[in-house]
Amino acid sequence: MTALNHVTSIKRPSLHEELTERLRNMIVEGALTAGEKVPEKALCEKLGVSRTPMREALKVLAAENLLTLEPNRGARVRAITIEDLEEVFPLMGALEALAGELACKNITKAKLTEIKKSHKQMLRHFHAEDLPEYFRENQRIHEIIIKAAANPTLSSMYQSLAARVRRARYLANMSAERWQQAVDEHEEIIKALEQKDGELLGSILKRHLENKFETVRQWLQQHVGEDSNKISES
Amino acid sequence: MTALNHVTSIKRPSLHEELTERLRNMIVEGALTAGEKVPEKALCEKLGVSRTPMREALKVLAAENLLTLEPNRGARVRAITIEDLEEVFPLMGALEALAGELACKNITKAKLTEIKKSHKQMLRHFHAEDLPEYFRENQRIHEIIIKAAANPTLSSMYQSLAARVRRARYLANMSAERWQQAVDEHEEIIKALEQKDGELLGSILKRHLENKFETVRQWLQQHVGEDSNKISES
DNA sequence: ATTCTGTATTATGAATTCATTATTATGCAT
DNA sequence: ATGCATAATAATGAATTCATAATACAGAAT
Repeated sequence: MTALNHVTSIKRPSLHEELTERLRNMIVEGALTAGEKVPEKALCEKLGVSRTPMREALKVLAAENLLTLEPNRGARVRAITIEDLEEVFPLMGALEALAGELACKNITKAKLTEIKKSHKQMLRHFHAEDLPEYFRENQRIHEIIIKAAANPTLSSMYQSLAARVRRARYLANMSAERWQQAVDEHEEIIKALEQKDGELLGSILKRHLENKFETVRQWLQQHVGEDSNKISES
Repeated sequence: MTALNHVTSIKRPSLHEELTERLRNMIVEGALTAGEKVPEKALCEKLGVSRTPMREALKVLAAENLLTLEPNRGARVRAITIEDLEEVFPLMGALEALAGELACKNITKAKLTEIKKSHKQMLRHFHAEDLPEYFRENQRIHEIIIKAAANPTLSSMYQSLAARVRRARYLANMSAERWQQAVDEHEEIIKALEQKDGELLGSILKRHLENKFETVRQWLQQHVGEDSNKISES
């Protein structure tokens, strides 16, 4: 028993959980093209599982609105439309605003420092014009704020919405001005967090997201019709 | 093809959908007591289905946070705790506020009339001190507002949150003053809707829900510990 | 050639079966 | 009796099988 003390207990997430996770990623990252039918059997063979856990996973993802299930006709990856964006962004705005307010009440010095560090990092990516890395860091900051709100339900709802529009967000390249604006808004966000002004932070976050939405919307509008609205991999 | 034009296609919801619906109701209405284990087999026998669709339904309900799934240990109805309320109510507040804003943009004369009619009905129940009927009518009004926001994702998220706390809301009896206050707030709500003042409506709805929350919270606090926090049927 | 119809194939829905992990029950030692 | 170890039982996880609905295909009729 001596050498085994720090061996952590085997946690074996059930197969269907791993599957949902895996499929979710595949959808968000575009490995499963939007609008396409998802043939159950093929997926099962590719991932080496039987149909039972696969179907359980599909049901869950359908509940998350990432898939649609047509009875007796299988699953289909939900394509992102402008209507979807118009539906999802205001919601994300409301949730971020709430998260901002709550975060101001709960945030610790440590977390604040973490955000500032992340922000500096993000600035570096901004000046290097490294969009992918910028996005990654950007997203991390927002995640820290959401987490700081200390409301798991809020987090999971936000994540679920974010997943639905993530591809579109990544793909919509920003103009130089818009990018600068986004960075400026982030400065404001951090200031509001430091001052713990929840209401202010809430409104900034909401506006920040509205601007982001406008960018994505314009991009999507330009690309409408091209390959039946689907958003393919980059 | 002439006589068949207005014949709507047969929609046969799959078994697992009916099941989720059914189980959701059972949970919300308290037929399945909170905190208790849900024995798969017994449920299957009671409802006359096999385990496959049942398990699919359980997965979906777990995704909706109505159940928790412990690996290899089955499902458990989530008990409502004060922490849950504190988590869910601010979220519902934010969603209602957003719904209010959106509703002001979209609401039709007809819907407004419907709400007013519902409100009058509700007043009657108020004066007759018929709490259950009052609640039912009350809920209808809020549902109309949410629907008027014309945002399906918003609706479904709100419904999902509402389901989680519904039992608690019903059970928490209001004091006379609180009840009067709630009715007054409803008057304000309708006024704001008529004036189509989205921001005002949003803030009223948020406040309205905060008051409701306070009522429920106090009630739950009194009943904590009694039968391990569980909320049984009335 | 095109459309329609009936058949074959395939995919999905649901039940059953098998395997593995928990839980309970039993027996033994203290 | 009480505590522990082991065996028996039950429950869950996952694969398989069976049934049914959808699709693809072929041939017939126009």
